Amino acid sequence: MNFSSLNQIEKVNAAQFQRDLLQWYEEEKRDLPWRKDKDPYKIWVSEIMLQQTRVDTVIPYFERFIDQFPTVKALAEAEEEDVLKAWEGLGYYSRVRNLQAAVREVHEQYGGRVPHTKEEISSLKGVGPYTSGAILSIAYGVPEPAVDGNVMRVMSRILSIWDDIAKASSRKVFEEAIRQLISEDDPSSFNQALMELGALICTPSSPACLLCPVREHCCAFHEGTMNELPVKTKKKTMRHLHLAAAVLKTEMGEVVIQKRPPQGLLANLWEFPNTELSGIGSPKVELELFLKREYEIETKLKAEPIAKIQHVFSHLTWDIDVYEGRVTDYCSVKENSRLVKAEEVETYAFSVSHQKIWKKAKDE
DNA sequence: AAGGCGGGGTG
DNA sequence: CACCCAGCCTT
Repeated sequence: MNFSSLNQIEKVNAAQFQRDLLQWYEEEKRDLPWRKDKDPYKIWVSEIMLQQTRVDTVIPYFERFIDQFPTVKALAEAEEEDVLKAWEGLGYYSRVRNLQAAVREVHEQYGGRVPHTKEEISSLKGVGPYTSGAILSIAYGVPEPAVDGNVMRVMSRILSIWDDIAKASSRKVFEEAIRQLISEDDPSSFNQALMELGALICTPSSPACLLCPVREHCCAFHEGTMNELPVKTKKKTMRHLHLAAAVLKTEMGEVVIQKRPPQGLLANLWEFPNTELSGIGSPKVELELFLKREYEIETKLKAEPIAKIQHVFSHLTWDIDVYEGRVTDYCSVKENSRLVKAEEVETYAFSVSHQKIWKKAKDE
């Protein structure tokens, strides 16, 4: 804990800060679908979707997801395949597996009622310090901090906090600051207002200080340091992987797909057979050896790839050479694979990279 | 404390 | 290109 930072709070008049912030929020807040009611389940779903994901991206997913799984009971009883399909393209897929596991626990252990104590709600899978604070404050009106990237950026400027927000330990500094500033009357609006301010005014680069409702409370504005805060160290370099993928079609218009393992990258999503290339042989030969080894099938791949696809993740890049081939008398031993009709491919949850592959291959 | 984990928007 | 986004989990 960096107590020197906390002393900065004396620079802010908490009551006046709350009034200025909350008045602005009441006038300027966006009309978002998860703000239509205070159903803890819907707040929960929205908060999981919003982790590392922009509001504009989440909105259509949230509408469809709530339409399809409107209650704790509905999501608890849903098939994982359907839930994953509803999440397709949103990324960080462990979020939705954890969400469904946690919703099932709420359904069974809490009679379908989302718990409202810090200890109980924090014990749910996928619910960390931010999300527990968000659900408690927004759905139940409990004055708990909900410190996300927005709040750290905004408060680093307001209070001139120079702790590195990339460090996990820094979150506690901001939580302690929020505890001293939060509105006890309306913690829901207070927390959401800070995030709204971070999204609309107090942006990472070029903050719109002249439009800011709390600029008179802002140390960085007075000191002219708003463009130097927050302090955030850089992240690591990216790995680069070269893959080859096969779109294998039968005479009957069927296609071979396989399911990824339940742990790790893109867990449980469907994809086309593919292998990481060592660079020893040509991509085509390495892919054929993979298909013979893993599938025990002989394939005739076209000599040239039908597409070369690059897909960038947050921590690595895939370069995929896509080959097409015919299979006859498909009878694979590979248990996580299956043969599906071409028209049904899109009913399975695919990662975006393999959606790109199918987009190229389906018309070939 | 550090790294894995998606995908898209922005300058 | 790099950085960022209503973070959490594992090691």
